[in-house]
Amino acid sequence: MDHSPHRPSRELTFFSSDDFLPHNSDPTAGRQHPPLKEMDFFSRSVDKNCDSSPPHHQDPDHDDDRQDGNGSVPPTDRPVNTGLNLTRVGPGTSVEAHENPNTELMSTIRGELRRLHVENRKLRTMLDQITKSYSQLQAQQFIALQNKNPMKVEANGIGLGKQSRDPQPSANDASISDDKTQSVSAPSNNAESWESCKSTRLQESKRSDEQVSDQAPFRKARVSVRARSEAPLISDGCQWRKYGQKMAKGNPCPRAYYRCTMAVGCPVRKQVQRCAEDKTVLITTYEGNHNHPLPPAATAMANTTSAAAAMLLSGSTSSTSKEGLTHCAGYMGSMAYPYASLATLSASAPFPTITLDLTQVPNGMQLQRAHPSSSMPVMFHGIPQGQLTGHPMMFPQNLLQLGQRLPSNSSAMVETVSAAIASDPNLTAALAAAISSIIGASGGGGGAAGNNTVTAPTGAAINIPNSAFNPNLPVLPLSPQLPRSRTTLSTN
DNA sequence: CGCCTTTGACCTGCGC
DNA sequence: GCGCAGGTCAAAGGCG
Repeated sequence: MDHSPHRPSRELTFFSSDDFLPHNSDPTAGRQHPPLKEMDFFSRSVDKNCDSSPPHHQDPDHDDDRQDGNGSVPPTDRPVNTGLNLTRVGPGTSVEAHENPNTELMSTIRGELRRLHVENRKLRTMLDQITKSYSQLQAQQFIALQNKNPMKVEANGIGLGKQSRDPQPSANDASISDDKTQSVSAPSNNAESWESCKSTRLQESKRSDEQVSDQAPFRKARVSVRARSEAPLISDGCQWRKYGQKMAKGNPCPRAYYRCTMAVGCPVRKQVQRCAEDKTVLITTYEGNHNHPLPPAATAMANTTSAAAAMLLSGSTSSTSKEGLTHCAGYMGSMAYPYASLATLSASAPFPTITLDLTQVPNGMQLQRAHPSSSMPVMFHGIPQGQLTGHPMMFPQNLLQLGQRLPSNSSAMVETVSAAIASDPNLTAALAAAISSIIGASGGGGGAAGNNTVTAPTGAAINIPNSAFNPNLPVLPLSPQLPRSRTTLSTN
């Protein structure tokens, strides 16, 4: 028999990491997708690979996409490579330029692009401010909690930067749950001392965490994923070892218990059980934080569940009652999967649990797809800053719709949206396509069906061809709940 | 031989 | 206190 969970032949593969990761390690990737580098709205390195750009236009801080724009070259001075050689004006064309009707159009386009640069910079600044404000609030919350119950908080190791019920420092925080505690506390680097007393602290931490488990702000979250699969397991990129199996009450199918074996002492566990009502539905519940680097595919899944758990915690910590049960068609539903009633928050369980229901997959959104870039309906963009290590997790259009509905105090929302805007190649491609669409529409070229619209903060609408998006994904209204931000994507 | 699954026993929390 | 259920442990055996 072969029940090894890491053997892919019997698993339902959610995604392939190479399908959506930025191919930073692939030197040819940039050549395969030049528009991504050429039209990164949120990077000041837009002209880095532009052959037609004079070298002196390059800004020294272009490499830092997330850096604030202080001291950088004003966007109006930067050429933008649209991929159509618009900035390349050959000798002797100055006279022709006045005679060529396209010159005026090009000038208009360039002006529009400059304006978009300014607006994007404003958006970045706003995101930075929101993130900063949230971090401050989080710190205040933690301080308040510590003052309220310092003994339990300390016993839980939170003050040392550990996870609830997770005694070891997290080398890779791109994982599941409890991200709030991580972001609040300073990271612990004392891995050796942890190793030396691991078992003892495991027990102590377990006990103390159980004591604190009813302390709402640091309850342990679980993320449950429902997916249709004939395979006994879903492939999430990690290696798992089965350590137990039990018959659960109310379900004729046994529940299997797995723990992550990618690193010694990794506390991440998952439960796999078939749905009693529909045995084709596989329910996988993740719990814990990885303490080791993850392969890209695993990171993607971990980020997915982590962001879900982070949102769950961010909501439950403040107001979720014990009996709370919330169907989040709006925010988790749109985040993890762009359909209604696909995400469920439950705080009635011993641990707050969020369920991502992937079983209601309409045609064209099957989990397994031939097109590589189409195989990630549940993924959204990763979260930087050490919590989630910035791998793609969700298509940005969904993400930005998510921002519209998330509670304002959700760091996951802020960070996710921020990360998506800043680094997501799909969004970049979409924006690049938007510009191309403008040019195409004005100049008679342009893409095919261009029915999507980007509305810039100034209100300017930019058509985005559907081809810029995943053709199998619905194009969603996209409007982050960022102050004064009116960036939207919509379809007509 | 190492790693895995299987499976019964054990531990713990919770409700009555 | 007792029983139940969920979760974990660890010995035994299988597989490559």
